[in-house]
Amino acid sequence: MLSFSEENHLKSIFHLSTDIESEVSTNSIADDLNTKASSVTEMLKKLGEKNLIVYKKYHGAQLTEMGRKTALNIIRKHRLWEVFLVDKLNFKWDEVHDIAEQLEHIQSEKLTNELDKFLNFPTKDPHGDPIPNPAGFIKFTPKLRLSDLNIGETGKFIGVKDSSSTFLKYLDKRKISLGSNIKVLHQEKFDQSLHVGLDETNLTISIKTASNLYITKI
Amino acid sequence: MLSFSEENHLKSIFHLSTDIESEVSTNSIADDLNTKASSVTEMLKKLGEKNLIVYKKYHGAQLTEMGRKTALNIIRKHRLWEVFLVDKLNFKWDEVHDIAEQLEHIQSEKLTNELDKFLNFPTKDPHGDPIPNPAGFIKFTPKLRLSDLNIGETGKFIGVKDSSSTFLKYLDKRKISLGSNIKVLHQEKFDQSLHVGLDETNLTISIKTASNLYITKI
DNA sequence: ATTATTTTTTAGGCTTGCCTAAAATATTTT
DNA sequence: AAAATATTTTAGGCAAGCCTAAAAAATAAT
Repeated sequence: MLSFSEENHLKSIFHLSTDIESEVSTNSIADDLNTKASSVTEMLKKLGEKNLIVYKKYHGAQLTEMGRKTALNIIRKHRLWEVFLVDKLNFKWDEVHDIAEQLEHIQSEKLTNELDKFLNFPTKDPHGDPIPNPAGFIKFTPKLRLSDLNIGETGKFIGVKDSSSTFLKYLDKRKISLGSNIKVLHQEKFDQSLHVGLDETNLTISIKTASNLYITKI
Repeated sequence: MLSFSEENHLKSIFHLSTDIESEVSTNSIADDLNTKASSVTEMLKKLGEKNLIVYKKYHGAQLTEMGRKTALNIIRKHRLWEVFLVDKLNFKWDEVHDIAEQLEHIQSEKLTNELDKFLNFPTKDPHGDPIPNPAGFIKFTPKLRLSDLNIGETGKFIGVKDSSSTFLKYLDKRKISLGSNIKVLHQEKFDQSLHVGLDETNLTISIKTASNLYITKI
């Protein structure tokens, strides 16, 4: 059984891995978890001994198959709880992260699987992120952003890159919600901001906003 | 914000207090929490400094109003989660305790209250124990046991004293479930065992079993 | 009312997970 | 390729929460 801290380190390494081969640096983990590099080093040693990561001094960490499965199980729980909070308990998508950070550490396979069933086997969390299955399989969709579209193209909004509560609340205010179709009408030369069509209305969004919206071409 | 251990000690003191005045001994807490007396002493000092208990060396602990409210909030969460597990996720009443021990520490007032609403404001947990309201008010029912009844009297089964999984499974096997009416037909002189009527059938139960069944006279 | 027993506290130690500061290694710059 | 910079590790410390063993206090027995 792993401690909360061990679980959090594994999760962090998973999130910071761009691909299965990539080595995650000590500092990046420390940043992500708001701790110091020296604390991370200690933990990497321990996770290495437990065969959850491959740790080579001065060269960062890499999840083993077992570490990856463990991380994905925690992420599975995190995302299922988020769905629960939004679908069943009237939470908004910007309110669920911190509570799910706590709930993801609850240990009970039966609980996780019953929750999954109760929620009708959801495939995405409220931010559009995929939910791993019990075996630790996760379906990634290619990460195209709204800012990658050319003028005239339309994208379906399927996820956020930045899932901070601030950004999510801003999207609510602009009525940009998951599933919306967004057409790029024009790009401003001056600041690269985009004029887009959303439902019946037009609006202007900054390039920064656009690059935080994941879409699929339509 | 309290640690899990602090919360567990408060809960233990609450459960071990027979009345509001009673002082709970160091050893009884240690037994209850499967720790050692010396560990409890340390914790009592700390909880005393935080004004959650009144702690007098060599004379045990007593919850303050604030400590009592805190304990009841944890118990509220524990019992609400138990209801959730049984009512929504198909758990049996003997399977929920350990998971609720984990869930009771999740910090989010909104979560607790939304869960309460989602469950339709239950007043009892799956073992018949009352659920405190958000203000920390709890409704106790007088603790009469089946073994307190005289021959010929009938009681409605409303709760268990021993809520171990072993005992709960045994009750399932004998088809003794919350809400059943049980009539005491005869008591065996030899071993005090009771012959009782339950629904259409008669059965024999030991005095030990009978003394672990809470009832109300009917 | 002493003595014996039980209970509780104190003293000192251990592990986990964090920290800072200094040393070691890796990377980048010139 | 040496020097400068950045990153990572090591060394040593600290708090929380547990432990054992010894000392102190309370309770029970004679």
